[in-house]
Amino acid sequence: MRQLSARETVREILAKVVGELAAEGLVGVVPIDSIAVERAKRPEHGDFASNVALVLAKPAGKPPRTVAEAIVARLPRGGSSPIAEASVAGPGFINVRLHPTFWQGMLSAILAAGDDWGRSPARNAPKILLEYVSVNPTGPMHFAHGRHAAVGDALARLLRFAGYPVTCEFYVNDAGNQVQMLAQSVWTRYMDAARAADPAVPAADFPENGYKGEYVRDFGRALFARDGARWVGVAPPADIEPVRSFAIAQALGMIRATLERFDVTFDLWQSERALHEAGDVAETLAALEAKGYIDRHDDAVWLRTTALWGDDKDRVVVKSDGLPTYLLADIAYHRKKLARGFDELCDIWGSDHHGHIARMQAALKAFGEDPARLRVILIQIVSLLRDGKPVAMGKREGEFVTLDDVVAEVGRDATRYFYLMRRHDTPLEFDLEVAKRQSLDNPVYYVQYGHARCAALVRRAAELEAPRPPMSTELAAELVLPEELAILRRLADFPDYVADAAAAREPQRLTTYVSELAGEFQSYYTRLQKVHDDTILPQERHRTGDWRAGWNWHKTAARLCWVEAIAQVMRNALGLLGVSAPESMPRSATITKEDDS
RNA sequence: GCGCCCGUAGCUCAACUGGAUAGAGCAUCGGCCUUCUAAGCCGAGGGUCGCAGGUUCGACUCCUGCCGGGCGCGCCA
Repeated sequence: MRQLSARETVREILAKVVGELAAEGLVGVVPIDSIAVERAKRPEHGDFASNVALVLAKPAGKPPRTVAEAIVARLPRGGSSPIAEASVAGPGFINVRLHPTFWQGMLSAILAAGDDWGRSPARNAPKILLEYVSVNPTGPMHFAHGRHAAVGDALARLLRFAGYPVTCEFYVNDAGNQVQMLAQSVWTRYMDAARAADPAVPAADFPENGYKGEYVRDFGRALFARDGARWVGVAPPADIEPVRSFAIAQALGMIRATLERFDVTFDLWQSERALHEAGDVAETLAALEAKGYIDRHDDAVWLRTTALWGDDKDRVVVKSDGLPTYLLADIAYHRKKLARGFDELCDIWGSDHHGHIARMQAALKAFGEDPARLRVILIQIVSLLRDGKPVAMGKREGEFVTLDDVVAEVGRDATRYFYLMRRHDTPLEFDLEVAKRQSLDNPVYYVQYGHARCAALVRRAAELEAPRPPMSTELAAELVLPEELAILRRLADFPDYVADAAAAREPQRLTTYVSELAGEFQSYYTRLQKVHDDTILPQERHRTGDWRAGWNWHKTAARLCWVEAIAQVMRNALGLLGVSAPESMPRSATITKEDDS
């Protein structure tokens, strides 16, 4: 049976009492989900606060404090109840403090759950199709795409952990003008390579707005190396299917390799061309037409998005040249996703695509679906900085900072963590110098250091042959310092954070959580010595005479279990972010102690 | 012009979607090492939550209007 989180435990008790009062007609009936239970912001308010009395007061026609007092009077205390104290405060808040033994008991639950602490069991959650990155297969991934990859992958991990079935897809835009342009660009570079081998080969004009990056030359050379002069002089180049497929395969290969290095994987790479070839696009157009949402004028075919979903103008779905637009293919793709049985289509787009949302939702509405089934997460821009100053780029055309560049410079962990530090709708400042710094003012380093410190304590304990009795109630009762109980509460709250972050589709909340946890632990670590004049393990100065007999190993064992639980929760949180939790931190040679002079 | 997003400490920002005295980090200043990793910690200063109304027991949060910033408004994707 699943261990309820502390918050859910309180919520259930409150719901039971409210139910009793409702049965007696003193208050109205409310669903359990509408009872807000929050962690108290101030320790003197206890552990949790609920506004349930404020919510119930108005319909009941009673003063909030009266309702609150009625509830508090019935809250069970003592015996097996986890509630130690309950009181009414302010306008009618109910403050609840749980008994220390309840929190101490959570330690066993955390250690027993291990990697699964925070996981929600499989349940009747909506099936989600998460589509993200979906960058055009025309070149390497730009550093800003890294934010999409990091957010999407962390969201997928988070949702799965929280019990949602998730499928991740990358939509390959291999059917439009962009890949046509890439094919043309690659072909001219191929001609250059052919001419280098045989001066008789004519020069080919590089297309206006072609892709100018160095990688296009690589592709051209690679094509010549594979096929020789086979495509020389064949015109028009973009219609040579083997050239186009080669160019796309090369570009997609680069993207896949980058994502693999970034530890991001997809369940399916959906080709746009395949949708056309399978007839899904044509079928979608026919379906829209059958529903009466299609107009034909000015030689083009239009979708009546204004009538469907308040768009400001109707949109073209088939151009006057007879080719379908990107919009139509995307509608076909989303229609297919729904047909495959997904409840929610979650797309991650750049915020510059927000205008597209209304059109896609209009399309969903055309098929009689609730437009809310499409949930779009808009990612704001990333500014790359170095020591606080913008990184210069675009000096030469076709040159830009790639995701690979960033990962190569600052590492995968720092890259992912930095991309996940801000809400997705906030622009992100990514300072390369801060990210790669091996010091504690680098947030990711600070957090990883916290985990390494926990691991070091456990290692050191083994070296000292500290006895490690199994976790028990008596052992947990040794954890009595306010700092220890506060951290225990935070560990116990982890499942609630996970559930809330998943419900909000906001993986970055876990970076906040884990950095606060690390800070609280570091603070404790120093305070234990400075304020409490104590250490977890015996120190050199303790080890004199018959020190083994005199040391309180019971307390040490309890604290070691607690430290292991902290490390465990850090690992779980970092794992959801796709960031590693090192056992030790490399000692940096560049950090030296200042002298006194 | 219309639409979407955003205005919170010097800077960068922040879970509990309307709750109690608005919190961090960085930066600044002042403390703490014969060290379980000082690779750390503690403390101080710093705010009319863009402005003005409204909704209500209660608003940084919701509504309206303004001001400022970003993005979008293709038969591109």
